[in-house]
Amino acid sequence: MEISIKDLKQVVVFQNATDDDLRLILQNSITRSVEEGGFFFFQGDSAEYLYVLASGQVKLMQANPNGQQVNLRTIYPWQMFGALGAVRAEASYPASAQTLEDSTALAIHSKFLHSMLETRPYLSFDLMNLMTAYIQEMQARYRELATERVEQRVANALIRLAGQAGIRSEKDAAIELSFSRQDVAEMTGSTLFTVSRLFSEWERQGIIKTGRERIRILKPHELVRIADGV
Amino acid sequence: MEISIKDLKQVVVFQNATDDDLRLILQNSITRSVEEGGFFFFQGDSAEYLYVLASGQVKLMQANPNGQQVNLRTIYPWQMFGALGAVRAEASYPASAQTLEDSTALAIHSKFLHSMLETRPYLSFDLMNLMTAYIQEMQARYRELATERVEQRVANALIRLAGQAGIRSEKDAAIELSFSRQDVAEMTGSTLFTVSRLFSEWERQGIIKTGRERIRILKPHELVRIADGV
DNA sequence: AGTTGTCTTTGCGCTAGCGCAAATAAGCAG
DNA sequence: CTGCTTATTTGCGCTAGCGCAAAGACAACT
Repeated sequence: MEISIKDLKQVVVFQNATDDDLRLILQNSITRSVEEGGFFFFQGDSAEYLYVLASGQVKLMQANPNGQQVNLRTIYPWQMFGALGAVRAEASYPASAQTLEDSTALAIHSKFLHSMLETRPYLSFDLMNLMTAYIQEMQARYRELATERVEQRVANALIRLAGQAGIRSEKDAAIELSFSRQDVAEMTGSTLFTVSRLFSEWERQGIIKTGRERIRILKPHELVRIADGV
Repeated sequence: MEISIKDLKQVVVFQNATDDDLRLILQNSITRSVEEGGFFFFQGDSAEYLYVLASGQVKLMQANPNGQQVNLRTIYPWQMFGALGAVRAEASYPASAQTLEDSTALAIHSKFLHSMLETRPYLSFDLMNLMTAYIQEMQARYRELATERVEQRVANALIRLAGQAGIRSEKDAAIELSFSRQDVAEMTGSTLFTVSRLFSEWERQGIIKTGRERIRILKPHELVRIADGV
């Protein structure tokens, strides 16, 4: 897969970059492809690269010392990942990056990134803005986890996913998602079983329609009602 | 309370600022004092200022639609707060800032901050670094909340607090903390009752010694053991 | 069409931790 | 010293949600 300057303009953090800068970035990067289920990096690895996803899907997960893990977020094309480790000198990745399907990403050397940051003020600024948005999301999810019941958290997760990864089907107003029960459980700090039971219940109520690794949201407003705590 | 340029050098984000810049910052700021229990700002307020705490203690809290709240973090002198709202144009604060004791802070106008950011690359860069550190902490706490039991989370919170706010007593190696059971509960996504029960148990085991709004850690290593999941 | 591996469902039992209520203790003001 | 306020403790009951196990459903491959 060939990545062009034009492609890079879709990256939020590069929106203010000049063509020359983008060219420089391309010259100092390599393209890496990882097949479904593989890893771009593991939690704890020394952070040599910052990645920009070109195609596919990548999920960022963090494991605790016992190996139990949570899903921090899913990355879609032209989003960055690995930035946390890469912007700090000598840092390691705080999470692992596993592909959900065959994926290709541009890998930018951390050292090169650092040199860019020194001379390109807009880059720090845009990165900072990205980080603030991310902090807000994490704070909101943290609060959710601390104060809301599983039911509400799962409903919220579906709503959030519908916005990020949902495919709106043509005929009806339904929204299609491709996630396993396990995925949703890891996103909400719950378990595969509980999520399955919730889905069964919601399906009985006609709010969603499920299949293997598929969720089709029929009545989004009902989910919002559940998320708000009935 | 008079805040000087020398004081501002203790602020991590200003570590690379010139004296001239710091002087400019002081000129474009006001000093605000808030008595114990009062608020510097409320969640949802339009973010007019970024604050630098000069004295006292401030806790940042986020409430869900039902009013239930979580403690995001406690701010100590020469740390910034309100940055999340202030760096984004037209934003509002995602959390409330309540003082735990009489406090004074330097309030920097958001608009002035924006103009500084445009012409002072080091500022964006240092802010970005602050944000990345904060994201990592939030991710770790999120994972903790999702995968660890209350007992472990509370032990972890005490350890974290010991590092940030602990006062090491002279005679013995004990560490003093001033937080109520309610505070600890809000920090760990638990309840006042559960925390009280845990403290009672730990006190029986001689790990801590408690009083009204006081916790004295006698055996930190025991807490670490509990945090690691026995 | 059969085989295999993975995902999902559901019953069942269990417990961590919530939440109320009532008693107690500690600090503060007059 | 006394009363008032606020923090804390503890008993008690309860339930949301975990976790195991066994069975069923899908999808892909041969």
